[in-house]
Amino acid sequence: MNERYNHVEIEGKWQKYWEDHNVFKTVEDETKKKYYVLEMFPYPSGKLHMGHVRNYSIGDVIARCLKMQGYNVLHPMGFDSFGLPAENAAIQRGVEPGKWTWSNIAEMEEQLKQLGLSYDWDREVQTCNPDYYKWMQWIFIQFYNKGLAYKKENPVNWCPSCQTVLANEQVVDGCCERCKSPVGKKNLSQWYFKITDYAERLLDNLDKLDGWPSKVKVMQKNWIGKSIGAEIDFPIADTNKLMKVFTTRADTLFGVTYMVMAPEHPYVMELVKGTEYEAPVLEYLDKVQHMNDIERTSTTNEKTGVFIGHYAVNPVNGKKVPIYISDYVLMGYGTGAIMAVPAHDQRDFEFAKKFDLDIIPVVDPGTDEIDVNNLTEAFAAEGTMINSGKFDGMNNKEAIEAVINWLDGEGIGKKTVNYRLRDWLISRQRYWGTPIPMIYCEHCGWVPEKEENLPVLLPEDVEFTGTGASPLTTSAHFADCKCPKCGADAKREMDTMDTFLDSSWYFLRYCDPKNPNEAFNKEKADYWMDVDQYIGGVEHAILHLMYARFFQMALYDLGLTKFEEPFKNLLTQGMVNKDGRKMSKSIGNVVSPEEIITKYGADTARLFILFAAPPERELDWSDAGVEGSYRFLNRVWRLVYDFAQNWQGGSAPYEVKTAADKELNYVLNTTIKKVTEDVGGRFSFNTAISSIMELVNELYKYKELEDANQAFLEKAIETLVVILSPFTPHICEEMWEGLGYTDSLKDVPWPAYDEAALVKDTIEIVVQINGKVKEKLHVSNNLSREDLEKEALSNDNVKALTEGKNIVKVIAVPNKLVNIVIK
RNA sequence: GCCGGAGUGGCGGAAUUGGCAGACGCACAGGACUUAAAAUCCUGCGAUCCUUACCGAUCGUACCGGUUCGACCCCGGUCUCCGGCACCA
Repeated sequence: MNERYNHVEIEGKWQKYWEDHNVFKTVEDETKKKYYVLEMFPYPSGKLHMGHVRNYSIGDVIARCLKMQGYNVLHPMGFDSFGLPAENAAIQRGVEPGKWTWSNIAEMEEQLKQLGLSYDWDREVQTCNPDYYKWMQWIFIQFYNKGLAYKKENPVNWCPSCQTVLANEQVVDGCCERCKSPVGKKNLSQWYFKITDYAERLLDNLDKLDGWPSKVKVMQKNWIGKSIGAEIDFPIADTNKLMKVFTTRADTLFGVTYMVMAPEHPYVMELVKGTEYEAPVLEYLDKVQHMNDIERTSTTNEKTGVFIGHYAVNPVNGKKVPIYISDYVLMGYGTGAIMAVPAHDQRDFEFAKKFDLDIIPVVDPGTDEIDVNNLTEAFAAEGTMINSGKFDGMNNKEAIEAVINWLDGEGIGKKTVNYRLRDWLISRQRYWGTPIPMIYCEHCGWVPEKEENLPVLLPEDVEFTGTGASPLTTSAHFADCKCPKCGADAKREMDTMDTFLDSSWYFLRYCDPKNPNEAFNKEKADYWMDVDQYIGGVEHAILHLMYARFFQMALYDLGLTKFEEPFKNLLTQGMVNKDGRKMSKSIGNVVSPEEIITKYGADTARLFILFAAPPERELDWSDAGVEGSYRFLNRVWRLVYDFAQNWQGGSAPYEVKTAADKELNYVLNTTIKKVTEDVGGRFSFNTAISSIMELVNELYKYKELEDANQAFLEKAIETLVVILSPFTPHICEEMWEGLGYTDSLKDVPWPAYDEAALVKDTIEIVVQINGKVKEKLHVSNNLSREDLEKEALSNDNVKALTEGKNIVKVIAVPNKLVNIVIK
């Protein structure tokens, strides 16, 4: 090894070594315990950013550490390589999406390799690869055959400027994520996945995911949005129709003073057709349809609506109440109609005030501060039932159950559960995605493509205009096919799949990435799954993580895997900022991994990013901090270099004799313990690194001692190199070689710590008087409570301080402290 | 509006089970080495006060209060910031 630390030379050398020697190749091995570490695979934009570096550094430390601890570790990488940017490149620069994507993938691979990440590259998966999307299509067909995929006409998000459909997640504050114009609605026939069938399981299983941050679980819970209530039938007077409503407040049934249907409710037109109400209703419908999402959902909006000329009959007391339509009732939730109780619902209250409708209180708060007969806002809290017939006097929370039971007995209502979660719209009018393998036949309807005809390949004779229908429609022959069922001429589906489908099962493909006959072999998947540790940004807390869970459950139901949940443990890493703000081109505060790797090396970049903050928290990039990490590596290098000159082989016998020996032995073993636990258990990489820094400081001190034990020191330095290696693998390989070893560090077993060395002969005990530290005692380890108390009270300083005072109580905690309470 | 999370020196952060608040690092200051600089090494570094100095005292983990021998940690309330959901009946 050289006297000077040359990161450029070393990193290139070891990256080549790892690749040439296939060091990170993984195979199934039933004799070993498996561990699956997975980082969310990137979209191949072409350039790595610091968020990637953080994500992959975390995963790599875990993977390398557990590998050394004897686990059979699966640590794969790939690319989520379908998606809009490739198509935009085609539109803007005329580059073929495939060409653009594959050259980006090559570039990103190169950069990932420069970080020295321990991936088994033989398992690389790219979602735009026909070998992959063939199985994506196969899975789609399995879902279709199981009734999980269906096509339906529905209003969808439509950007009038981009002339395309947008996913919900691409609508930000009611505007198009790309061009910022307000998003409208358009009726289109689209493919959906019945994720709502899994709502209850997706919700229930969250409780079993102990290894997930509660924050993510709460977010998913909110997103699923379960609410328990009742469905109640209100007959519509002078018709034979029933108006079904959903309510969570069955207790307020006696307070209903009007009813509301969503403007799109199918009954609306039937009820007003040919009446004097038809014209105003049509006018209102027109107004609502031209509103975009921001206007429609704004809570500050004044309530609007139209009376439709009909009345509903309250089944509980026969009272007739008017029916309105209003945009504050949504067709997509519940039954698309509500019973309105202005006294106890703020929205209904506002509507009632505006339209001068009755407000009847049915829950009495029981305080003087609120006068229920003269409300200024709806009273939504708990209280006692009034004006409610036989339910009067009951607590209203209890009345909910009682009213529902009564309704059920009368056959006019029942307990119901509603979810906010909607079915997953998966069609995209895009080119660069997996073609949906469905065929429309005039005789047979929608028929899935035959398995032997998969993959349905993306055609290349397409035009990219950026507007209108999918580019696939511009292909001369793509659409033409034969019906797989009857053989007649038929047409292919022209839409492609949402790319979130691709990323919903890639972790299964990694288990068996090259299989030409199956999406993945069950035995292999059962060996590797579930993912022991998944790591990625919290921005995927809802969509990706819920879609992947849904896929896993559906595949489980199809008998394709034995796990219902894909990710046992989840770590959501925080963002990498600069100067307290998100790194962004427009602010000009972007630090590129490339420049840092060139200047300081990947080891420094990895070390800094792991040391600067705990993984879940935001991290502020600091150039000075990077400098510090680089200094530390140089400090380690000099220490090892000095010893490498006269190395005895690190295995010479030694004895821990002197007090200094014992101290070093203590620090050495506590460091091993701390690093082992911090990396393997709590993912506290920052404290793991700081304890290694303490060990280095201790080694520097110790080596200056006249009676320093060389053999022991060598052993300690060797251990230092081993436990530092998961963080900074290149420099450690080089130092390891410098110490005369010829094997790669990944084959070196992780050091065990000596329990006996963790116990000091004498320890420091704090003596407090009334909870304030006044004295420190050095006593032998494990001194009993009584002896400790005696020791403390006989101390001169303590005696002086307690002189003439009344000792009320003495609390002695062995190996910790003594607290003397005086008066 | 509803649901989460966080608040500790000049800065990033540590304190893992209620037991020495500020580990480790950055920045800064002083010193050593050097013709000089860089690098390196050593020392100091929460605030206020006392003292020539050593020693020491008081305060201090967003704010107010509580429980406890003892609270950054537990409980009640308040403020601020961040995140999610949001006319979801």
